[in-house]
Amino acid sequence: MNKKSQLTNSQIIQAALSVAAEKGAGKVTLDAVAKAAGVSKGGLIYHFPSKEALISAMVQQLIEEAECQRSLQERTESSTLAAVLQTRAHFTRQIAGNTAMAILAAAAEQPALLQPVQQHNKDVMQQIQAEHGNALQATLLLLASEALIYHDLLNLSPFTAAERSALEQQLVQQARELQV
Amino acid sequence: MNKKSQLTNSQIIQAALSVAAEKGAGKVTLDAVAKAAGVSKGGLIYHFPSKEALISAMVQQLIEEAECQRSLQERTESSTLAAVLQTRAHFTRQIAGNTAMAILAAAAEQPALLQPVQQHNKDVMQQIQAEHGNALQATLLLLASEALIYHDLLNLSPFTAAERSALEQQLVQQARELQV
DNA sequence: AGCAAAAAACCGACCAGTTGGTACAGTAAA
DNA sequence: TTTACTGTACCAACTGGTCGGTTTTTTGCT
Repeated sequence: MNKKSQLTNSQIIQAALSVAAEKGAGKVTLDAVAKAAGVSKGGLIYHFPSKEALISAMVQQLIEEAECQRSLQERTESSTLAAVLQTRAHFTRQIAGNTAMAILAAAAEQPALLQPVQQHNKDVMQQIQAEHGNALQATLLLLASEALIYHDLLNLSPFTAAERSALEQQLVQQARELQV
Repeated sequence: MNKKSQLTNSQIIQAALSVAAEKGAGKVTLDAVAKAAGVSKGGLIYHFPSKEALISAMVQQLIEEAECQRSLQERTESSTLAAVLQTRAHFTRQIAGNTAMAILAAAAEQPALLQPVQQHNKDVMQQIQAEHGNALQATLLLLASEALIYHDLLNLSPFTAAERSALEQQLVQQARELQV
């Protein structure tokens, strides 16, 4: 696994994500991904010996990206909760299109592939509950923010872009005001 | 469309829901549904001329069921919000297994099929916001409750059953205390 | 009520296209 | 020589959907 290989590896994952975003979760086929990545099918299989491995890698990639962005926000926010909410407010608009369908693809294919996401969510939840005296209100804010993400995920948002944006800001605001 | 036909019709939908629940969203195939419903493939197609029509009917069924259960709760609750939260607390445990994967199947197949769900959500949201002076807190509670549902939907819940149950009760409690 | 014709409900073999995955000969670079 | 592929041909399984035919139910008429 040298640099070239790593590069191809991430090219394939990116291609898979964009296929999911552009053609829908149901259209993430090996052929489509190979074509989008500019790789032969044989090459794809060389890197990811099965579709399951590919989707698993996609999920992993999403988690790492989210974690990275959050740790950036944590430098300027007073609490983990505020950092998470602030990150999500940005995160959503930037790459939700990609991530949404990818996660959906994983879920439909094999729900077990989402287990890393669950673990990640659990960690965040526990850290935030430990951080705040008023655990209930903190949990509430976190859950509300998650609901907004799920709305994007399934294209189910009942809000206009403006409402949505205002709501996100209000969530962050409330998180900042919450006693730590 | 006589009684027999209507019966078969609903048998097929129920079968489709249970296939989705038991084998996962990705396994909702016409053959599987037909077999589960005790009908031939031809018979299935007679009732639902395409898979899209079938899934659309599934979604419709879910919405109607949810609406029905909620209107029951509204008799004993002080506000729509409290009724919705209370309904969801029950709803989830009873038929979430079925509904979850069904909605997922629809989403993966063709996101547009979830539009009725979006409309339904929008209606509920607007009614509740209109009902409450403190629209933000009401929205927060509603969103948090939705997040719990989405957790089930994707098997992503970070809570134990007990935590989850307690949380649901706290949501209902807060909704009741909220000024109307 | 009884009965034939028509319509609705249903069957299941079959089809064409797609999918994940294999196999393998060859190639370019490190 | 190993690693990292390309390219293509191929396959078995599965998928949504068709189609001609059969059974069941309803209808119209006596």
